[in-house]
Order: sequence, then structure tokens, then C-alpha cells
Amino acid sequence: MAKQGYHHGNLRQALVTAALDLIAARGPQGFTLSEAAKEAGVTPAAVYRHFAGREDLIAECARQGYAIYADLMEHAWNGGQPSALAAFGAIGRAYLAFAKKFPGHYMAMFESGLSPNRSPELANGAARAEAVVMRATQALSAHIPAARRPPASMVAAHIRALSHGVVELYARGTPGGQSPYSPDDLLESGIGVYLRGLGLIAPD
Amino acid sequence: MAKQGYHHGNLRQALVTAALDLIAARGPQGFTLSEAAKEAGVTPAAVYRHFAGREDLIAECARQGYAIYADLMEHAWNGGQPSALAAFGAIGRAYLAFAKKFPGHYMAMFESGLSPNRSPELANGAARAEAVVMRATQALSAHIPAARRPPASMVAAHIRALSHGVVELYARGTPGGQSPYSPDDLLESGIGVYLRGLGLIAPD
DNA sequence: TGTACATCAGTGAACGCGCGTTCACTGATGTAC
DNA sequence: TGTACATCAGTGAACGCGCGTTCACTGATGTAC
Repeated sequence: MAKQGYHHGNLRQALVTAALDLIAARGPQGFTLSEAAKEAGVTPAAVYRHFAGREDLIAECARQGYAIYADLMEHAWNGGQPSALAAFGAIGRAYLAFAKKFPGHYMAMFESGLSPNRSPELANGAARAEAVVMRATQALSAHIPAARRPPASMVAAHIRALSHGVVELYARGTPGGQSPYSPDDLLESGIGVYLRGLGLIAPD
Repeated sequence: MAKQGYHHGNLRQALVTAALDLIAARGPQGFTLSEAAKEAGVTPAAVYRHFAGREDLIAECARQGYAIYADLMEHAWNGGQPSALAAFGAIGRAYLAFAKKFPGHYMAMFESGLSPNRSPELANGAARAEAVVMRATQALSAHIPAARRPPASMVAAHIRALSHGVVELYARGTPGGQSPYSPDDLLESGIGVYLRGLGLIAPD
């Protein structure tokens, strides 16, 4: 509590945190500005000192999410060391870890329906995150026999889709439709089969 | 207009249709009972003659969705003819076609957050749909060298996840995060690489 | 065929509620002298 | 150090709105005689 400000201290971030909790619990549509304010111990009107409105608060959640996400991805990739293949596996695990550890951010980013082009900061954050995955995919692609090499952007899209699908279907408390496998196992094994299909892992 | 009933004729189904349109347009959370009633040309209170409430109406949308979905899958699979591999590809395409052609149903089923165990009819519908995919995966699995054969349920989960991810990320009007490839191409190529990884398609 | 009656799909008004947003305000904090 | 003032974060009341749901009702339809 070092930096106690005027009244609340750090209401802006407290509101973001409250919003993230609510989004994680109820989804981006179920989240309400009033409830976030209440959770931060403040009147709904106070929110307007820090945000233009409800959507702006969600956008800030997404913005912070992209920053964390990009950092995690960057760290997981680790410059492609010790090998592009190993680092790529780390990226997959990091994706799932992010979705699990930061569900509010994840939902604000990918399930809120708001466009990354809403503001330059948001677009930048999204672009930086995407760039990491893209770079990793390109580095990996270099190891594929050139003749049968799909475009790196396509490989990236496949991995993104598989990862997102695992998160949505198997990593949420989705009642019913469950699977006997953990999301981690599913993604790890799924990426494994896929990479084998690309000729990046020995067929046996 | 053959079967004009008491007043409206077939209000129950008209409400379902209106709800499906609204869900497709605004998502399951943005959908409101009152608006569905208005779209069907009827007072909100009239809805309660046919449904227990808002959730019940969504559940009926999902129920009809599972029925259509299961039929489409069954038809695509076609008993595994002409080959398990070809039929499996047809299933993938059918999944995407369903999501595209019946977005309201798809969202009610997979994005509304309501449990398939909500009612026996819903659970049955979901189970039947799942059974088709499972059967197809098992038939396909039989062609994989036994030593390196992953459990069929795991393969089914991978395919489900990839398909769902493609739908969510690339088949919606998701602003930003787009890809230069069509959802159809992405799913087709993704499944192709995956099946190659399973040893079901020649490495070249 | 005509009449009396029962059924029940849909009406219209009302309810309590929580929402996002606005506005004039107040009072704690920071600053100038 | 003390006082006067400016700033501005947060308050509290109010707004108009649309929501899901209830209830007594009405009037078109189907049925029995």
C-alpha cells in the first residue's frame, strides 16, 4: 500500500482487477460495470473518472492481457533455444498456461467480441503477441522439407485454432462434453501428431 | 400456412426461429426473450405459453441444433464409405458447414454455457451427435498401425478442438486476427497434416 | 344446422430490478505564498 | 510553520431504459348436444 493516492489509491487498476474477476466468472457479456465498481468498493459513477465507459474498461483488460500474453510467449520461445522444435512445444504449453492462469484476460481478448482495432494501443498489443507466434512458426518452418512446406502463416493458424479449441472445449468448466484427457495432454499430443504430419518429428 | 392454429399458428417454432436469429446476431448472452417475442409478433408474456422461460427457449434451440448436427454428421460419415479416410474428411467439412449454416444453433449448443445435462432430451441429442463422431474416429483408428495408435477418443478430441478453434477464430466475423486463408481451407489442410501425422496419409 | 359452452393462446398492464450514464456536489489532498 | 486556495477523485441522487416474469383478462377456436 505504498502509493496511496487521493482517496482510493489505485482505483483504476482495482477496477481492472475487479472486471477481470467478473469476466472470468461470468463471461464478457455477463460482466457489469456497476458490479465491478461495487467490488472495488466504489460508486459506479467513480468509474467514469478513469474510463470512458463499460467498453473502455473491457478494452483495458484486453490490452493488459495482450501485454502479458506477448511476454509469456516471448519467454517461452526463448529465441528458439535449445531447438526450434522444443521452443515451439514450450509456446503451446505457454498458451494453455496463459488461458488457465489469466482467464479474465483471455476472455476479454478472445471472447469479448471487441475489435483489436478499437484503439492503437490495443492493436499494437495484439500485433506484438501475434508476431511472436509468427516468428516461432517461421523458424520452425525452416526445418520442413521445402517441397512440402505449407506457408508459415497457415501453420500458425492451425496451431492457434487447435490451442483455442482445446481451451474452449476442454479447459473450461464446460459441463458435459468433457474428455478423459487433461487439456495439457490433449494439446501436447495434438501438436505432436500435427508436427509429425509436417515431417518435423520422426514418424516413429 | 397450412396449419394455422388458434391465433398465431405455430408460435412455438416461430419463437425458436426468432431466438436463433437473435443468438446468431448477438450471441447467446445478448439474446433477450422480449426481443424474440417481438420478432415473432407477439407479447413477451405469450412466450410463457410455450416455454418455462428464457433459458428453456435457448435449450430448445440447442436441442434442435443437436438433432440437425447429428443428422448432418451421420450423413457425412455415410457408413464410412467409400473409405474411412474420405468419410472422415467429409465429417470435418460437415462440421464447418453446420457452424456456418446454423450459427444460432451452433452458438446455443457450444457457446451458451448451458449444460447438456439440463434435460434428458438435450443430453440424448448431444450424446447421439457425439456418438457419430466417435464411431467415425474409431473406424479411422483401425487403419492406424496398432503400436502407435492413440486412443480414438483422443483423436476425436483433437479433431473437435481443431474444428471448433477454426470456427471461433476464423469463421466468425471476428474483426482483426484474421487470416489470409478461408476457414474451409484451414480446416481441410489442418486435418490433412494431422492425419498424415497419424500415418493415415502417405508422408508425401 | 344452430346454439351453448369449455378451452386456452395471446393480451396488456404491472411488478421489481439492475443496468449504463449524467450531474451538481463535497471534501480530502496537494500547492503557493 | 501556517494559511488560503485550487484541484479533482469519489459521492449520491436521479434519469430513462429494457429486462424477465406474474396475473387477471378476453376473445377466437373447437366441441357437445
